[in-house]
Parts: sequence; structure tokens; C-alpha cells
Amino acid sequence: MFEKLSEEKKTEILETGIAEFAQNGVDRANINVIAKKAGISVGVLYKYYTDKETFFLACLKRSLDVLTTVLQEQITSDDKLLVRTGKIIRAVQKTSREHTNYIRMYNEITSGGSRKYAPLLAEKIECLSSTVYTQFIAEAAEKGDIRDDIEPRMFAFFFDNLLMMLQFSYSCDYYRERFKVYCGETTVDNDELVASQLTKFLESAFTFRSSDVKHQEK
Amino acid sequence: MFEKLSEEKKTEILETGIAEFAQNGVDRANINVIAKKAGISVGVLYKYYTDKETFFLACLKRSLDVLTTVLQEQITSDDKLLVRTGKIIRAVQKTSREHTNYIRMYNEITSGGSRKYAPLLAEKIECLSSTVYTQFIAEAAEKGDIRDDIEPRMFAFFFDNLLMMLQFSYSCDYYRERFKVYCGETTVDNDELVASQLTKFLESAFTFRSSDVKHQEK
Amino acid sequence: MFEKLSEEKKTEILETGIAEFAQNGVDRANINVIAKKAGISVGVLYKYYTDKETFFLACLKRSLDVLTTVLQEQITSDDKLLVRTGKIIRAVQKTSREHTNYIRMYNEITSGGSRKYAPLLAEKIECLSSTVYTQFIAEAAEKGDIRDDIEPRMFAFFFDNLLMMLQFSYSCDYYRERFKVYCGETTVDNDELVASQLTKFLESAFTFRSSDVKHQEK
Amino acid sequence: MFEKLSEEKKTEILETGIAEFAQNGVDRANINVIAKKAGISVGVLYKYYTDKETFFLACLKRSLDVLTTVLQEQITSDDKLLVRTGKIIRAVQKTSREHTNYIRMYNEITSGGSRKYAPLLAEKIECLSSTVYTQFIAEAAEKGDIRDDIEPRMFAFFFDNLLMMLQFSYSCDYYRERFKVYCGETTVDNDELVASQLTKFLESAFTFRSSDVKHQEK
DNA sequence: AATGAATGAGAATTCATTCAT
DNA sequence: TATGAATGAATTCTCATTCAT
Repeated sequence: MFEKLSEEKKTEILETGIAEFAQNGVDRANINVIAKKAGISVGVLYKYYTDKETFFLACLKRSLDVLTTVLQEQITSDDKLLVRTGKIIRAVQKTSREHTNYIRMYNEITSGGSRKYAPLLAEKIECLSSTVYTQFIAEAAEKGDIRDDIEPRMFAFFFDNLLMMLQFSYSCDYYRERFKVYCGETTVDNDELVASQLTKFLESAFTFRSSDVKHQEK
Repeated sequence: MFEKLSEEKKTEILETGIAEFAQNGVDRANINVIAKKAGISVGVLYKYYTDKETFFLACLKRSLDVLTTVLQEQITSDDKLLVRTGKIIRAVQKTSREHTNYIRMYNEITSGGSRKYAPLLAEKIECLSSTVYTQFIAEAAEKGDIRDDIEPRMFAFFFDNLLMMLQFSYSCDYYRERFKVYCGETTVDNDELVASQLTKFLESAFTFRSSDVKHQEK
Repeated sequence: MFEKLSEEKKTEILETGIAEFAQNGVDRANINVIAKKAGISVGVLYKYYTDKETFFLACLKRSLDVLTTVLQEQITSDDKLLVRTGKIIRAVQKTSREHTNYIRMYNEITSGGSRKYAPLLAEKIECLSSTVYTQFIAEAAEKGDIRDDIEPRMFAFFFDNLLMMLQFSYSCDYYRERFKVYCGETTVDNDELVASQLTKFLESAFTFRSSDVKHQEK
Repeated sequence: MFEKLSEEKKTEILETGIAEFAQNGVDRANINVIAKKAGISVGVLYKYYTDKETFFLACLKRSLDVLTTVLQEQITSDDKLLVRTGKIIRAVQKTSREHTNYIRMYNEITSGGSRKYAPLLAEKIECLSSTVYTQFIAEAAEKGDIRDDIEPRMFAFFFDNLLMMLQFSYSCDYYRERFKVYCGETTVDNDELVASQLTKFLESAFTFRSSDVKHQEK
């Protein structure tokens, strides 16, 4: 398997698949078209991937692997919470611009009725970020850098929700339009503004002091 | 159009379509199956909707209309920001449980490659919530109930991002699994816990006082 | 199902399938070609038969049903054994000439590696003839019309083997050639000769008297 | 041709082909699989056999050659008719058990629509047995060992029909099931019983005396 | 106007055959 | 000369859409 296919060719095929799937969705993408665009015959494609689903999964895996690697790099940091947060946000922006299609692939599995195996692949990335975020939030809570009356896991969840939406807002058509509706045409391309605003939002979400509270629901 | 079809029949057809599309996605849903389940002939369906895409759009429109109406109700409130926030969160939870399929339809357009016209339909709901959220955040800022160093529009954007993710986390398979990965199996069904945690998160995001800042990135 | 398709059309489709399958074998026959020849679209064919195998089975069933009916008629006779034998042989010849394709379909399942369900369909015809032949041979044995030192079932088996080979020799290309090799070009079309010779052969096979035996294997 | 391929390798390739063709039928057998199982490349296979059909024919030829050789040995006998008949039957049983795949190959050409050249190959075996059987039946008739009112050629034909069916009944799935339906599960493995019963059947078919006839069709 | 049977273009997949290495 | 990766024509099957009744 893959003895003759060079690593580059292999990658090219997957990238072509990713581009098509990201563009049209799994169901509308056409295997014969992908093969042609990748400069190979359908036969080769079917030699390496038993069927369309399997090929899609391989494309998805590659996408998630790249994203996971990028995520790993972002995460490895000894900075304090807020510095780290800022870095992560900027990294998300960068990733979204550079790896649009990977993120669209990721987005592809978040909808789509009966796609069975795809979500399994995503477990890795979700587990990774959930573990990492939860842990550094818990650590920050211990150090007193962060309010301690929210469950770290849930905090991490809300945190990642914001990051995920940010990713999609840069990469996926629908979310991008919505982004514009909310923030205006220009803001979408003003990365620094968005980054600083979101950092502030998260900063205050993290550092609320209960002593300050005056108007709280019981 | 619809001269002969009673309002109830019309609704039944759309609801059947919504159920199928929500279940299987646009591409995998089968028009003939939908017609059969709705108790009509494909002929009728094609009389009123020129093609599958158009019918999907009609189903989507209905879904968004219902969600918009529900949203309107949630939004109309004179309560203070935090009370209102809590109410909205709970309303989102309720909606997610009661109108799963509508939300799945909404989710359906957030991905799905080349679906061209679908996003246009969603403008209404996005504009509505963006306007409303932006406005009440601006008002709160004026009253001093909220920090004033974040753009209301962006604030509203982050706010809605969290709500949208919450909706999907309750209604859509992939997001639901992710929800569990982050927060644990039981949390997913503990609406009160989730609501209170998210309220806290938003509360502090909203009410940060710049005077308190000690550890901020420059 | 078949509400709109008239009985004649239904039959025409099956007969077209039978002709093609008989001509080319299951694997080489082409569903699109069959549909075209039958004057329908593939869609219709697939509406009534879930796949090629199922359609082949339906064609086979029809073939075997016709053959079974014909067999039934042949069998229903109160004649004495030998008279009956002669009638059956002539009936087999007639059937073979008139229903060549049905017999080829029958022949189709006698080879063909992994064809799974086809043989099940044939059980009916095999059971029928085995039961009938076995029974009338047993009766003849009781009456003393036939030697009684051969198991009726095995006798019936040998009897049917000869009839089956006769059928195939008239209907199937290979067997037909072989028939010529053995008996000469002209004999193949001289039904009366073949019938009388086979009758004689069977007659003596049936009526051997043990008292006559002089040179028998121990 | 075959300059480099050793005789053993050649044989191994053919035997592999025979096994696959016997198992799956010509159409369903896969050339690439056969090459792999034979431990050669498809390239080699196509060097020696121009196409699948040609290769199948070569496999068929080998099968028929082996069967012809075996047949030759069975036939070469100076025994009297009935002794010889018994020997042939037992030889057929033995061959059927030992060379199942060759017989299946043989069976493969008896059906299968448009296989054009295959039957030509079989002429040899059919001519051989027809000649031999016809001749020894004629001789027996001269000696008075056999009734003389049946054409030797037709006699030989009926005789071989029974042997052929016996072969298939032991080797080919469909015929085997039919064998069981007629004679019961256990008989199929009781070679001695079958041999003696068929011998008796043939014995009386051969030795009928016209003087005994009382109830004959005119 | 309603029906749903019929259509047939389109897509996935297979595998005999070729040919660069 | 041998290899087996690559080819792509051919085939099965699906389903959006049409249209005769």
C-alpha cells in the first residue's frame, strides 16, 4: 500500500479531497471529479480507500491531525492565563486564515445527520482541548488567577465554544456572514481588534470577584 | 399557490420535511419519502415547490420563523441585564429541547458547502438577535451595568456565540457528544446547573471593573 | 406494486430478462440492456426488483413455474409405467423445443459458483419430480411391473437424470453439440427416433427379471 | 511462450485459476486475485495468456486433459461389459471426489451463455468417450452380451448421460443438493450403494431380452 | 387539480488490461 | 523480462423530476 505513491502524491490526493469536501460537502462532492482534479484515476483512489466514506474519513483525519498539531503548539505555553488566552486567540485567527479547508472539514461533521464514523475521529481533538483547557483553568483557579466558583470543565467548555465559533466565523461561509452582520464588514478583517475584544471579554469572565457583586440573581 | 391546500396540510408537509431534513441532512433526505410520509403525492409537492432546494428553503424558513418568534418572546423583557440573561439562557434550553428539529435545520445551513440561498434566509434571525443583543448591551453600558470598554456589537456577538453553541449542544448529535466530553454525561441533563454556570460566566464577562485589574496583558 | 403495470407488461419484462439471462448468463447480462429491450426504463425495473439478483430470481421463478406446470401435466396420467414413460419423454422433447429459454434458465443455476438463492427456488421442481417419480416407480414395483431390487428413490434419480440430460441436450448449446457428437447431426432433429430409443432403454432398465440373470456381479 | 516459466509454476498457475474459476465461475473470478494467489504478477499472466477468456480456456483445457487421461485409464479394460460398467462407475465416483475442481470446470462450460470457444475444447473428451462407449457397446451387442435393438451410439449417449450426471452430483453444489433430495442425505456418501444400484440399473438396461416383452408400446 | 408511475441522468464502484519502471 | 500500480470503460443502482391519466 502506498509503496509507489509518494508521500507528496498521497498528500495531494487528500488535499484535493479536502478542498472538494470543504467546498461542496461530503454528499455533493464527486469522487470522479476529485480523482481527476488530483490527477489520478478513480481506480487508484479506490485502491487506497475502500469507498467514498472511507476516503472522506481519511481527509477528515488529516484535517483534524493538522488542527490538533497546531492546537498542541498553541497550548504549550507557560504564560499566565490571560497572556495565554491572547496567544490562543491569535493562533486561532491565524489557523483559520491559513487552514480554512481543515476547519471547514471540521465544521462538516458538526452537522450532517447520519454520518456515523466521522464524529469518532473528532473525539481526539475534543478530548485534547477539553483536557488542556480544563486543566489550565483549574490551575489558574488554584493560583487565585481566576474566580473559583465555576466548574473548570464548564468554564473550559464555554471558553472552547467561543474559540470554535471564532474559527468557524473566519472559515465557514455562513458563520462569516453572521460575523459581518454582528460586527460589520471591516471588523472581520481587523484581527487585532477582534483579538483584543475577545481577550477582554474572556478576561473579565475569568476574573470576576465575588466581593464586587452587587446585583446578582440569587 | 396553496389555494387548495389548507393551512394545516401546508404545515404538516413542512414539518415532515423538517423532520426528514433534520434527521438525514438535505442531501440524504428523499423527496419521495417525504411526500409519502406527509400523505401527499410528489406531484403536489412539486406543484408548490419548484425543486428540492426550494422545498428545503421553505422548511428552513419555517424553522427560522418559529425560532425567531420564540426569540422575540425571550427578548421582550424589561428586566435588568443579568436577570434577562438568565431568562434567555433558560429559554434557549427550553427551545432546544422542544424544537430540536428546528435547531437542527438551523444547524444544517451553518455547514453544507454550496448551499447558496439558505444563508440569506437566516439573515433575519441573525439581524434580529444581533440588533436586540447589541442594543440591550449598549443600554446596559450607558446605565453603567456593564463594562464600557467593549464594543456592544462584539459583546453581542460573543454573547450570541455562546447561546448558539448552547442550542446546538442540546440539539445536534455532534455538539451533544462534545458537550458530554467537556462536562460529563450527567451535566447534559442538568439544565439548572448549566444555566447557573453560564449565567455566572456571562455575569463576570459583563461586569468586569477596570479598577480591579491587576494582572492584565499590556 | 404493479398496479399500473399490466400483467402483459410484467410478463414481457420477465420474458426479456429470461431471454437475456438465457443467452448471456446472469453475470454478462446487462440490466440497462434488458430494460431497453423490454421498452422500459431502468427505474421501473428497480422499482419492482430491488437489485439484479432479485430480478434474476424472479425470472428464474417464472421459468421454473412454467416448467413445473408443464411437468405437472405430463405426470398426471393413469397409464401404465411404460406408456407413461413414453409420454413423459415426448413431453420433455416438446417442452425443450417450445421453452428453450426456461430450460436454459434452469441450466443456468446448475453451474455458477456462488449463486446463493437460486438453488433454493429449484427445490420445488426437484422435490416435485423426485416425489412423483419415486412414487410411481414404487407403485409399479408393487404391481410387479418393474424390478423390485432397486430403491425406488434411486431409480427415480437415474430416471430424472436421463430426462434432465435430454432437456439440456435439446436446449443448451453445449449439451446440444455433445448430443450431435454422440448421435449424429440428424438424430438431434429426429424426435421420434430418440423417444423410442430412450423408451426402450428405460423399458429394459425397469423390467429386468432377476430369473434371467446369468452374468451378474456378485 | 513459457520459456522461462518452469513446468511446475505453469501448473501451479493453472491450478490456481482452476480453483478460483471452479469456486466462483468465470465471470466472478478475479484475474488479479488469481495472480496473487498463484504468487505471480498479473503481467506474467497476461504475457502468457492474452486475456481472461484465453486463460480460462487454458485452465479448462488442463481440466479436460486430466479428466481425459483418467477416463482413458478407466476405459482400458478387457473385462466384460458389466464388470467394466461397474469399474467405470466406481472410477467416476473416485474421480469426482479427487478432482472436484476439474469437474466443476467441465460443468462450467455446460451452461454459461455465450462462452464461445470453451465448447470446442470439450470436443476431445466428448469424442473420446462417445467413441469408446459406442464401440464397446457395439462389441457387446455383437457378442450377444447386450440387447441389439438399440443404436449403440444412442445407448452410449444414455450411458454417458448417467455418468455425467453422477459426476456432477458428486462435485457440483446444485447437483449435489438435488442428489440429496432424491436419495437422502446419507446415500450421497455411501458410494458402494450408489455404485451397485446404478450398476443394476444399467445392467438391466443393457440386457433386456425381447422375448420377455409382454407389455411394450408398439 | 392531484396522482404516482415512469424517466434517465448521474454517481459509486469494479476489474480486465496496460505499460512505465 | 517481470512487476504491480495505474487506468478508465463499463455496470449497477438512486432519486429528483416529469407528465399521462
